[in-house]
Amino acid sequence: MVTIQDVADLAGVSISSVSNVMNGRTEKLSKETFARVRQAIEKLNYRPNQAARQLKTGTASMLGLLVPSTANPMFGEMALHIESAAHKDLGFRLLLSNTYRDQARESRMFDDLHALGVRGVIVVSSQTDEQHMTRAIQNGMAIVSYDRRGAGGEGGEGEEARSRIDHVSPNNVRGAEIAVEYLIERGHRHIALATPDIRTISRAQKHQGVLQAAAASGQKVEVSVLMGRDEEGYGDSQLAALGFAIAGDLVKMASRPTAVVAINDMLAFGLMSGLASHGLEVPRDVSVVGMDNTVMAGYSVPALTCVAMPLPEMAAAMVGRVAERLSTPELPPRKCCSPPGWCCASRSRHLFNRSHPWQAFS
Amino acid sequence: MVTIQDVADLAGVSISSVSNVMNGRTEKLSKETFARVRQAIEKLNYRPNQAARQLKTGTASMLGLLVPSTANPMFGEMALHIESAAHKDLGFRLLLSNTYRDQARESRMFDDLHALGVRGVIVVSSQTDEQHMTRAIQNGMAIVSYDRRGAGGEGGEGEEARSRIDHVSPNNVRGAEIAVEYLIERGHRHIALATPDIRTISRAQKHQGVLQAAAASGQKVEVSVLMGRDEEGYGDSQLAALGFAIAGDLVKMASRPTAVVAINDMLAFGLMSGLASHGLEVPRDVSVVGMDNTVMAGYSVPALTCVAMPLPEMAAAMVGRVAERLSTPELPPRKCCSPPGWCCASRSRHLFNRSHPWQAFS
DNA sequence: ATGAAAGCGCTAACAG
DNA sequence: CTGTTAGCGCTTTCAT
Repeated sequence: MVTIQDVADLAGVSISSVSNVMNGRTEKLSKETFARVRQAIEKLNYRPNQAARQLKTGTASMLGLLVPSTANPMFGEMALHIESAAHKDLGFRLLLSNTYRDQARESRMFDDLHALGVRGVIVVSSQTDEQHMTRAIQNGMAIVSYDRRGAGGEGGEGEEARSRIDHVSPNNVRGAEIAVEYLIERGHRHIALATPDIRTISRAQKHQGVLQAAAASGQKVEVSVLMGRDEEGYGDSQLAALGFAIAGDLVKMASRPTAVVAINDMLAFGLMSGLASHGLEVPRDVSVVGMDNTVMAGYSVPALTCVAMPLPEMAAAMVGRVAERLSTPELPPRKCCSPPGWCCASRSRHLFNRSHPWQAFS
Repeated sequence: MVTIQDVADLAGVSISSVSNVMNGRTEKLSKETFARVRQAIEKLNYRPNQAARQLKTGTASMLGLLVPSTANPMFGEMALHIESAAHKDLGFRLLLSNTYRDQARESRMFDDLHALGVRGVIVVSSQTDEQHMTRAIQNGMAIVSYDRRGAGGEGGEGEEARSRIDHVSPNNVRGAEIAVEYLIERGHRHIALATPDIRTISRAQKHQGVLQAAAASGQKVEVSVLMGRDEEGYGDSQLAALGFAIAGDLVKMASRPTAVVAINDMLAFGLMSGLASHGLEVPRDVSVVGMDNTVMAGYSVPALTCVAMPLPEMAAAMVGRVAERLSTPELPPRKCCSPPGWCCASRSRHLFNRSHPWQAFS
């Protein structure tokens, strides 16, 4: 292994100089020394031992990511964008953990991350119990959470400072509104929301959006909520299973909705599959709208109409916020919700106007 | 932060005793001391600083995983299984990197992993250039690769010892055979293989399997190969795009195959989508068989018939092999290919008889 | 502008 | 059986 000492020897300087070069403290070195050290580093392909650095500084050049399951394509895509952003913007690598929506696993991961020197964590969780996160924060960790408390509106300031967790969410309310507006425009007057439940905040927000859009339409629009039993399941495939089951419920309804908004793509896929199994054709017999716009949505049959969420932008916002809080821990916690314009109903991806990038937390 | 010294103080012993307890060296301690230390550890919720441990021992309690993109549901599932196995069997956390099938990214990740103290890496790569891996191995890393050189048969021994990389693969040849047998049984006499190309070993193996099964059937079976231009693309969605494009080629064929075997699920999804866009119905007009059996395959419309690969078992095999090589670096490199019985044509998951678990590398 | 030296928390001899 | 001690490679203060 190449150590700082090897570099120092080759360059004919002391290890402190090498350290200074590595950390960009240019003002402490003469031009020549700097160049000489640079060369030596180059020549030996020196990579500082992160363990040693970490032992000294206390923080690792890694970020933690907790998702329910990367088998859910939505979280797979999420992991992709977060990993890319973390590496590109921060030079951090990503420690991934699948929590299976299990509190104990989540908790253990936080402990492990702490022991590993990781201080920045991004969490996609549906746990209502936050105490493991509160503990982590007391241990000096910076946590950004996805889609847990994002406000429907502009993103509030300063409340619940007790727990210094930042939140980034898609605009669930506006997203649901867009879905319903889209359907009403196309003549639908009985619209259902398909969801495991409406206990989580994001689901409640989507529900709210559906109701608001129906009310605001000036039309008589009936709204139903199709809930499944929230089956436990492996790798988040239960969301699709749930959609499948909901389709079974739907066909039995006396007054059947003509369109369904699913709270996410996985659920929508299951729903479409279930509808097909009952001989119903999408969109002839029932229309379906998903929320997420995963890659797969473009390749289902028929292609799934989605409300798209600005995933890469949200990923970058989360990574950026972790970095901010890492360097300025006393920052008041904030919520940040993608602006309404960043949701859109579409059957194809990349429809956002990305020429004016969304500036989260600014 | 709770240090080993804090525990030692509380237990009234020296830090070595605590260290011994932590590392299970029970023979070096009296029962009482052990218990007392255990209690102190418990009470303080002590977690040894991994950076310090690593600095001393040279290896981190982390594994590296390189995949082209977790946006591809196949790799998302893969990451899930590998992460679970690594944590369950080894207590290791997982460092994830999306390589976008890019040599430079892959190479950089290996350097970073090394600097981070990671010594075990699992790679899903299509890079033909192996020099970054060879270098990593010289640096003491243990590498297991997925689906690159697995033999069609039982898995050879000892060849190409030059590069100490272990290989785990699904049984591509047998898998393709099963797909074709399935189709021939159902009366198909013109079968196509849909693939980006047949340059990689795994694709060539699938091609071989298709040809073999056709020849062995005793029927006159025509075999076509539908290749796309291997478009570069974001997040592996190009595989679906490719399938979509191949569907366009297929409809134009004078003598059109009645069934298509896709080399993986993503390609199959794109293919089905493309066929639908040309007004062809699956399976009435064309049958499609995928290989992978991702969760999504169960929810496409119609549900995608797949040759299933034993993903959790392969994941466990890879993790296990990394661990073996980590403790015994001089092990000759081996290939390990899931046995024929572990492929099956199915429209539903979990069809394997898992009562006799597959013992890889044993 | 450069170097010497202290120590981050842990493991693993080795000494008692 | 238990404790003492020497580093692992790096950052950072403090001399020079």
